[in-house]
Amino acid sequence: MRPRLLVLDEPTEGIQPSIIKQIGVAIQKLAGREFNVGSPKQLGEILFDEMGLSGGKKGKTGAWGTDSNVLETLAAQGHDLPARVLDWRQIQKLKSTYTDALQTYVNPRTGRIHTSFAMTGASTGRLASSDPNLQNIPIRTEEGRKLRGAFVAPEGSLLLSCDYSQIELRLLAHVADVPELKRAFAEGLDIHAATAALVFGGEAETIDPALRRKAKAINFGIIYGISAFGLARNLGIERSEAADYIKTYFERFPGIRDYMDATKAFAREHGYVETVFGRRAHYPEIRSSNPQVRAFNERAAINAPIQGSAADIIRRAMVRMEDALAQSHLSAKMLLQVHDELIFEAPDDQVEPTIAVVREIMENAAMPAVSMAVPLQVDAAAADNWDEAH
DNA sequence: TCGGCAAGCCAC
DNA sequence: AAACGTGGCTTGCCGA
Repeated sequence: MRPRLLVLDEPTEGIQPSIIKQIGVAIQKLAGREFNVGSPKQLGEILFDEMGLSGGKKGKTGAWGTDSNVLETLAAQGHDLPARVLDWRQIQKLKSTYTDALQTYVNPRTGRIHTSFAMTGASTGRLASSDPNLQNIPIRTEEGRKLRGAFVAPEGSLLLSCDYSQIELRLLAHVADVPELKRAFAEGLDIHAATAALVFGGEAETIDPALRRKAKAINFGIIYGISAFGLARNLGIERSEAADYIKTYFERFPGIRDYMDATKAFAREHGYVETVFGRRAHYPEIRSSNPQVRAFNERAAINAPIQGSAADIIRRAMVRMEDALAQSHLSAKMLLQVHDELIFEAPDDQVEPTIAVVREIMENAAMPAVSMAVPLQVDAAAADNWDEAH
């Protein structure tokens, strides 16, 4: 597929070099001396050796860790320097990686940014996007969303975003054959709220938001090959508490533990795992005598059938999409894939029928090879820029 | 000057 | 000691 046509309309307003310099000056003042704010090593020495703050940890190279978790903890204790560094890093990241870099990729002939997709870029079967990577455009913060909003449709067209809702959890429910999860998806429930209700008790409709957040973290953890340490780090809770959640979860969904154990055993025996379509991902090192290497490969082998099946499904949809649109006399162009999302450019008077065709193709993409035990659901939205279309 | 590695962080 | 899956990009740093 040739990725076509994404317009970066104009330089994003707001992120001026002077702002970054200004924060840098404030940081120097708080540090009491000059240093390179972009150097984690120097920052760690200032925070933990010179200022004597507690809570630092040294990594394998012997340098102090200064990632956002560390700095957020320090900032919450009332320290200004780490808080300002977090501001600085956020702006520096957005400007260097996106605002500045993306503009150099605008093709003078098309006026658009064209990415490259590697079809075998990921071991699970996902695509990988590079030069530039258009699969990691910011969306989670307000400042970041301004960058996404800079991707706009030409006059007379709209950008249409169609994404699979919770496709990996639906695949988990399918492959692990979990009756409660299958029922929750069939009934169209909020899956994280439903999980919280099943694990912690209560009704999905009235679940405490804090419990829903925990259930969401558990759901993601399960897909990634959960550990109590990882869940604790993610939720900012004690390992023992995280271990309790995991224990309760597996008691409630024994089919998922069975599935994970069976997947590990299969991978150990054969050296590979399979997606629901039979495509294989190889993990020969799962037999390593090094416990770390083995554990890492076990987590990857648990995740690969889920992530890889989702990749197979969206690829099947993409293969069928061009013909499906043409047969319906629709002139929408498929522009981009972001793992569970397809972005189209569609004439503004064709948006509704285009959504209908795209949804039909995406929601039935597993068929006829695989008949899913849970429905696939596609959410769609259109707007003149990618932020509002998402 | 170029390369590779480490740290950090953006996305799903 | 590390400790949740898949990627890519930027900066700092160091050595060829």
